[in-house]
Amino acid sequence: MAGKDDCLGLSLSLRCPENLNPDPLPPPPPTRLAVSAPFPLNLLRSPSPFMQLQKISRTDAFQTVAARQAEPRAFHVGIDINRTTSVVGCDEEDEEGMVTSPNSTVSSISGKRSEREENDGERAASSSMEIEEDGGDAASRKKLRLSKEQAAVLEETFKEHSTLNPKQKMGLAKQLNLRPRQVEVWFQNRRARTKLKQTEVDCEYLRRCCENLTEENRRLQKEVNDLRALKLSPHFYSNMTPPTTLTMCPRCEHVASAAAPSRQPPTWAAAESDRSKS
DNA sequence: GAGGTGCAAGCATTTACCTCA
DNA sequence: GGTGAGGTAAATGCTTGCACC
Repeated sequence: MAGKDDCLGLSLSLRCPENLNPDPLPPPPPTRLAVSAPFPLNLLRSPSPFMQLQKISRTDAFQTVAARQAEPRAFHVGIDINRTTSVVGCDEEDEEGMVTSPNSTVSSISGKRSEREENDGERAASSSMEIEEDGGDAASRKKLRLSKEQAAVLEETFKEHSTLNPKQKMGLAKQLNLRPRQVEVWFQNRRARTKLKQTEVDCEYLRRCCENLTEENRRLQKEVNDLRALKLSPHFYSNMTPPTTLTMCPRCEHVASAAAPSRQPPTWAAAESDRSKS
């Protein structure tokens, strides 16, 4: 794209008229996510409201009973969801090998899918425990809300890197007493939220750019009209030097200027006439 | 080297559940 | 207590990149 412009020797700069605007539009915070835009936007990741969560040291996480009591949402069904999953098994061998549910119809399309199915198996086991404690409702998938501490740690990790390699995922899952799949899903959803937020910011930025350009266009149109009106007025040429005439050599396309058409011919024209004479 | 295949990872979209006003 | 809106964990399907044959 840019290369084409370079070839033509053109430099079209589509500037947002921030400098024209008394209230300049701050460039959007840059992002690491690829958001296609018609011109380069400054796209660094915006500080997210999710990142304003209270910072809790990792060693302190999960340790205070008070913190657990302060966050009853994580235990909405009267069961510590994390403990439930940990009972099911979050051991390193189990995580990738996982428990295969007798209920899961394993028609593995891909490894990823098979992992999911295995996780489903684990989930089935997990929910079966809930069934035991809840006393029924087998088919419903329980929504497992992460605790504040877990979310905070995940958030901190996300700040460092928005994607995880398998080792990091395992480590984090172990640290947070979650299944690796949960960590994976959380990061996926978190990336989606970031992207959505950034898209909103970009949209707003482009909208204001459009407004500014419209205003600028209106201003320039007005200027053109004013100049036209001025040109038509009888006094326009009275104090004016004659317009410069540009003449181009048809052969070499050299452009020469002359103050007035009736004066000295351009140098290339003289050369041409010399050549024709000889 | 080109093409087919399997796998892993990520993304977009949707669903289901939970919380809160 | 019922209800709708909003938030979010999780499911599903698709795409892409890579390794291997």
